[in-house]
Amino acid sequence: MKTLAVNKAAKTMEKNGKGARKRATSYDVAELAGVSQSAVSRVFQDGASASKEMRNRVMAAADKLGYRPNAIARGLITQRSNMVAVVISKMTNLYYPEVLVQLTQHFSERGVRVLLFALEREGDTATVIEQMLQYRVDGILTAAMFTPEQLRTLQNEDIPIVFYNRTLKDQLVSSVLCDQQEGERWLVDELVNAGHKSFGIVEGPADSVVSIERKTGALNELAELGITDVTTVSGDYGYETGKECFAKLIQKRGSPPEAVIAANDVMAIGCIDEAREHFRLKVPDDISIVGFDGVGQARYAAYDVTTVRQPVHRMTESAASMLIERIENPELSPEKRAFSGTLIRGSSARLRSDDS
Amino acid sequence: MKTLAVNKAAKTMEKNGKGARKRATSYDVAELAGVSQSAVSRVFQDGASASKEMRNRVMAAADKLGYRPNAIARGLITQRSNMVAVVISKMTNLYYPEVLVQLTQHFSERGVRVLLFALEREGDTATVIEQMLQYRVDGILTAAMFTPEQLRTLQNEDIPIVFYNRTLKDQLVSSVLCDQQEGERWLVDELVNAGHKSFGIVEGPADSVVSIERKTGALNELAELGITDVTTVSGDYGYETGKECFAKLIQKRGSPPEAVIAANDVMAIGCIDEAREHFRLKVPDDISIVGFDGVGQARYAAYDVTTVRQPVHRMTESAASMLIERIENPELSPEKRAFSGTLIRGSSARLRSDDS
DNA sequence: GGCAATATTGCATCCGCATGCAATCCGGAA
DNA sequence: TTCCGGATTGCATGCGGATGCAATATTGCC
Repeated sequence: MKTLAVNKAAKTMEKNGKGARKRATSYDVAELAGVSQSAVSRVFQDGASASKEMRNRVMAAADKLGYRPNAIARGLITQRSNMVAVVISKMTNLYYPEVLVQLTQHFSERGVRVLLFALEREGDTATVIEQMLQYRVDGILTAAMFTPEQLRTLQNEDIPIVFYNRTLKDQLVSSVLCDQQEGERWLVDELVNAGHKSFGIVEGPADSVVSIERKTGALNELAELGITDVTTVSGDYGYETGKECFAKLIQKRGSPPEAVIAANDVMAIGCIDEAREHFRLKVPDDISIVGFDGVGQARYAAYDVTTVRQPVHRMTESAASMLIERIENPELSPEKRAFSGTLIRGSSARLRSDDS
Repeated sequence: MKTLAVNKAAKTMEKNGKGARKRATSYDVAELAGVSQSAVSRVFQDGASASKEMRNRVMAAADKLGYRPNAIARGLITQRSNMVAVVISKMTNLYYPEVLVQLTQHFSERGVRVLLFALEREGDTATVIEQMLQYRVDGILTAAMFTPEQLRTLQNEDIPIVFYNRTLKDQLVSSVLCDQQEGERWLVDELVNAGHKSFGIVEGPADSVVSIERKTGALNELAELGITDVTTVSGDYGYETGKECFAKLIQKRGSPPEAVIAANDVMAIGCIDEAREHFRLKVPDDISIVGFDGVGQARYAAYDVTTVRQPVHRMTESAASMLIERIENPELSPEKRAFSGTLIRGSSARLRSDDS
């Protein structure tokens, strides 16, 4: 059987005469070290038993050959790819990039690789699901919505999923989210306390769950406070539409509202610019404008947007943990973790008079 | 042998009594369809020969079982993972997220999956390389620099690499880049033509090749035009350091320069804010400030940064193609593709008087 | 020093699919 | 109807590593 190993390796060698040498396999290392392939395999595993002597011999041989365990082959036999799919959609908040990098780092620290899927729009999930399934990802972290049927498919395959900033009401799924409604309530309270009575709402793309949440949050609170003068227009989260929306708002109601609630900071910035540029309005003297997210740009001195900052770091950390836990223990039941944002009082909105 | 297949499948079944059914394999499909596993394999391949009748039977069985070819197993046998590694570093331009999404989409369209690696700093490449190698990616697209030794390792393994916005002088590597130096020359020309004689340069992180390129580009052109009053400070591409750098600049030279050249738009914005806020300088009346990249924020009305826009779409498209071509044909020699940016004349810099 | 308990090591086999080769099938030409 | 060439199909095997089991080497303990 030693002979067998030798033959195997020899055959491998001759097949690649001068051209690109094949990458070394555990058999090659085993042969060079004069041990069995299993031994090599064990040396490169965590909890496996191998004597010091063995470890040294194998490692020496491995170094000499530039051997690296083949994660693909390992995945095939262990039924664990150690990869998770991360799904984001393109026309989403400018703020997701940050999320993406942090997520990747969190996963990376725990030995999990990220297979990235970027959707053109939140709806394009079909082919992506097929891909994720074919690559046998161990889990899915998504910032895009899936249809109930897709969800069922994934459940059938026992692939844990964690939703990022989205969730399903009628279904048990794991999700990490920032309490959008709460945040909007804070903003509305702030604005109402400052004495504003007429409102404009700039919502995001129709298929964005987050945008819907924010809108309803704001509308509910406004209704509760007895404010009825509310006009809504919708954009796509981008700067340009922020500007357009502001103009539409004015056109729609004839005059500027006292306050504008934008679905995100970028559109809020668009509104501010449009208000200043085309309508000669002073922010916040003539009009208050608030956003959501707490992205970097919201802090630019020219805008200093009043907003609610999402605790991105804690959220990504939590999402990664949650997914990994469910990969390691599939029995865990779904869980929703909602994080509160932080109200950032910038200078784009009038402050409430009573500073209670 | 029909019997054999039956046994195999039967064994599989019994192993998973009630618990999670195992995912269907090509054997399961073969059995249900009453054909051989090879047949199933062929039906799910592109150029393979299979009769219409066969195709139908197999597909019917596959549908019934929810079968999906296992890309991991396929990768093992074909020696092609159909995955590429994309490496980005965190503290890099805010502008990369856009790049990332576009790259992913380009790859996706061509049937290639993206394994994402996010570095804390551009230097943290060591472990990442190990990972990429273990996962047997077919190619690497990197927006971070590798050491010559790492490069050698990758070359030994015959993994094609394409560098994004970085390259090596003394070595043949494929890269896609925006001509940073050219862009800076344009900006400098613009500023000098407008009559500016004293300059401040805000460079990026020391380990950013792009930043170095931009700085040298600017310095060279300034020298060529006989401008010697140049002060340099360095930041990290972020807004905050943009502000700090501007202050440092003034402190260093006692008075504001007539023009500031920032290594990217975000820092340019920081400079503008600091100039306005703390030094009561009017932009561009008292001072001209230019950036680089042409990110979204540069177009915000409050800044309207004069800058050079990188043709991101063409660059990502080109990078993806270049890598895929080299995966399909490893003999292709390295190639550098340099794209020209587009000068965007915003209002953050004085215009040249002669409008030639 | 002798023996049981424990730690190492090797063997054989499997993970799920692709593919060269041989066997079989089919249609058309003679 | 018979024969031939191309199209289909099945068989056997391999990709690179993990792992249960059995054989062997070590160790500790009395």
